[in-house]
Amino acid sequence: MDTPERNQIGTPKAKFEDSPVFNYISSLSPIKPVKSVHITQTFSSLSFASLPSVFTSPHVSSHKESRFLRRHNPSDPSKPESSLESGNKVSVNEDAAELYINAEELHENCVPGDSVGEASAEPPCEHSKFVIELPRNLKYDCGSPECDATTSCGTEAGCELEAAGLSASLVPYAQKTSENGSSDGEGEAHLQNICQSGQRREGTGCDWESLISDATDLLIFDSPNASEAFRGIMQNPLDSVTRFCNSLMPRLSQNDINDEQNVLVLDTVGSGEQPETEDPSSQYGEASQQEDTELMQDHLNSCMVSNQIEKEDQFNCKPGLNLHRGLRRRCLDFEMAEARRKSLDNVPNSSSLLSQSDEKITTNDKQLVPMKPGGESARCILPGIGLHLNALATTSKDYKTIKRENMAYGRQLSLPNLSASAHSPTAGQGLGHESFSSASSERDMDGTENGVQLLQDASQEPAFLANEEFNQNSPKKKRRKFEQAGETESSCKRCNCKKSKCLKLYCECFAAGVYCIEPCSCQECFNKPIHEDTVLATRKQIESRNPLAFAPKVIRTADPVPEYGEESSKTPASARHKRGCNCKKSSCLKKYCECYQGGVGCSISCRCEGCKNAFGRKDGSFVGTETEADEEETEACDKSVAENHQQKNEIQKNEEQRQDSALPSTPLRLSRQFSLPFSSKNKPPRSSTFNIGSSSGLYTITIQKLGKPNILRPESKLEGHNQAVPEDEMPEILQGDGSPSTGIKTASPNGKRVSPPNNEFGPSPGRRAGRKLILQSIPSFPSLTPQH
DNA sequence: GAGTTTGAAACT
DNA sequence: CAGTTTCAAACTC
Repeated sequence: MDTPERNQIGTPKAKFEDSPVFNYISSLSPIKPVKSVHITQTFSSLSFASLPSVFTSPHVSSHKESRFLRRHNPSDPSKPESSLESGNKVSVNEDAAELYINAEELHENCVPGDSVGEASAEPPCEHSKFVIELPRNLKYDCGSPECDATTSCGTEAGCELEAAGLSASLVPYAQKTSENGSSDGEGEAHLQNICQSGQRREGTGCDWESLISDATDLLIFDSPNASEAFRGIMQNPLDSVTRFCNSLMPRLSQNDINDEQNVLVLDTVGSGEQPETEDPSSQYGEASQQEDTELMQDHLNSCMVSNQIEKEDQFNCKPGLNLHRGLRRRCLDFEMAEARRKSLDNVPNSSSLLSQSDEKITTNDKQLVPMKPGGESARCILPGIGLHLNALATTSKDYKTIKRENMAYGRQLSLPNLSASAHSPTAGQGLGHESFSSASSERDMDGTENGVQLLQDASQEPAFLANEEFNQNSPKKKRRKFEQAGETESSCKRCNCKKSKCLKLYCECFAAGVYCIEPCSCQECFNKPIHEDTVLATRKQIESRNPLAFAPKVIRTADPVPEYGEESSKTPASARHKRGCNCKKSSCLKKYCECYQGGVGCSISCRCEGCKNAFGRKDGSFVGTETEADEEETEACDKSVAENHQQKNEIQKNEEQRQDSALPSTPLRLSRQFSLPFSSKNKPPRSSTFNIGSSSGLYTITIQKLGKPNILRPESKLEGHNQAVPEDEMPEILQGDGSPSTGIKTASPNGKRVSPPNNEFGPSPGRRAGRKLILQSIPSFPSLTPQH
């Protein structure tokens, strides 16, 4: 599907557009808006596309799934690989990055309302671009019955579109399209989404007109008529188009012939000049492709011009595109398909949309929180969602750092290099960050633009980040390793499985929902796109056993439960290990302990023996304060002492800011948690509650107080200053907290270990409540298992 | 880099 | 549900 068909279809499209017929149709038919829409979708989809498929776990309810997809988008890179196995992959990723950027811009510029749509939007795969284009075709096609060919392609595209899925509202046009050719409901859904997106954007009342006026001149491809039509109909679309062109431009500029072709093909896929010729293969020819590509280039060039004029700013990130290559690979594609489908089905639901929007907001908030309280909060994506992310974080530790960095710096870091530099200074941790700069840059691209994606990652990251940051010991080594490898694919984690075939949770990659990649030294690996079916089946199996198997192990609840007191208010115990650890010999002071690894304190749910978790003992006492934990962390104390006070103050401030600026963060979170109860079984809503990034910042802060190592500081500075917040309270909670037991039991879908093994502490009611929240958040993980 | 330790995951 | 085995990461040398 990926290449040839698309190419075939795509080529015709370009011609089609150029053709006067196209212009005429566009002017006449309501379909026109679609164009713009599709474009916008492309961006949006792209933005989401970055997210790794991993998150897309099909299990999640359709609504939820869509969310996952979004979140996953950042990692999506993997898909592109699968689809585009050829060297083009890289180019695709880059494109995606650009697209993401564009999407961000769109969101910013365009509309507040978009937020809703975006929330609904799924994270398209790497294919997002392709997909997006398809929608165009569909729309156009809708007008004309000829579109069958496009519709055929539509399935994939539809999925992507869904990802983009700006709004759930149905569009009659979409139906038409579906009727015409696409048997797939997905295509319809996509169309609908597109239409909606277009409508909303229009409604948003951006400066589209001005842009359009400018762009139209440039954009007008062959015929002036088209430009006029665009103006009338596609005000919004123009922007999207221009953006799209812009996104494409870099590709072209890069001189990747292959890439260009791919791009072109993708674009054209939906439009198929020869819709009547149902055989794409016959149509598809190198010569034709070249021609198409040329046409596309011309269009692109025109678009580029307009874009440059209008939005030179937006593409600042271009340089970073290259960086993305390595990172994206990993996203698991396998889930995407299912998720997409599900999402499509569900998309229309207003409720779902709302929920999504809420999530988005929450995610954004989270993201924002870490980054900057007021400013581009939306963009700054902190790791909030914990779903698979945790696993990812574990798997890709590199990403953690990167993500954080990204989070902290926001778009500004778009350039990889910059991000690296920026990190180093602030965070002492930054040990290896620089090496990861490329990855970070990618993430920046993706993450910054796609707050959602970042959030997803972030959710995972938090724990890892905290771990790594906190654990200077191993992390450094790893980071170095990753760094070394990292230049190419810094972010990826590598497994070393020998017997599990990377199809069990033993495999970090698999557990994280990502495909194994080259750097993995696994043997007989089945966790590859090639074996997608196997991977999916295995995942389902595992999920059937344990719906939360792929959920993040460390759940971060931002729950601001203010019950604790001053400290509590500042630092809500936000993160806990999902099931708790069972350490017996490591005293929860080594990475053997999942709690420690995740940078969270042990809780009642833990069955560990001799817990000395530096992040918080099972008993609730902070190790860091001065007990054993200190041993490890004493170093940090020195520096931290003076800073601690400042940090505390900062934290308080941050919290205040959060409440003020990040507004949505807390309220939304809460709303989510409550509103998105775990559906009967598993599906925990991916609650935004997991703000790893923020949490990390928080952690660092708390740690410092405790006297932990410096490592944390850097983060705290970066994030903490920005927004970080005192949520981390893990220690506090641990100290005091009580028992989440009750809450946990109820909350945990699995029911495993939920019950507190030992209630050493008398549960204080307030604390319980806090934990309850945590538990709720837990469910946020997407369950792969079908919803039943 | 090889070997050991550790605890989660998987199995019974 | 508990106990055992398997597994791969984490750790040590």
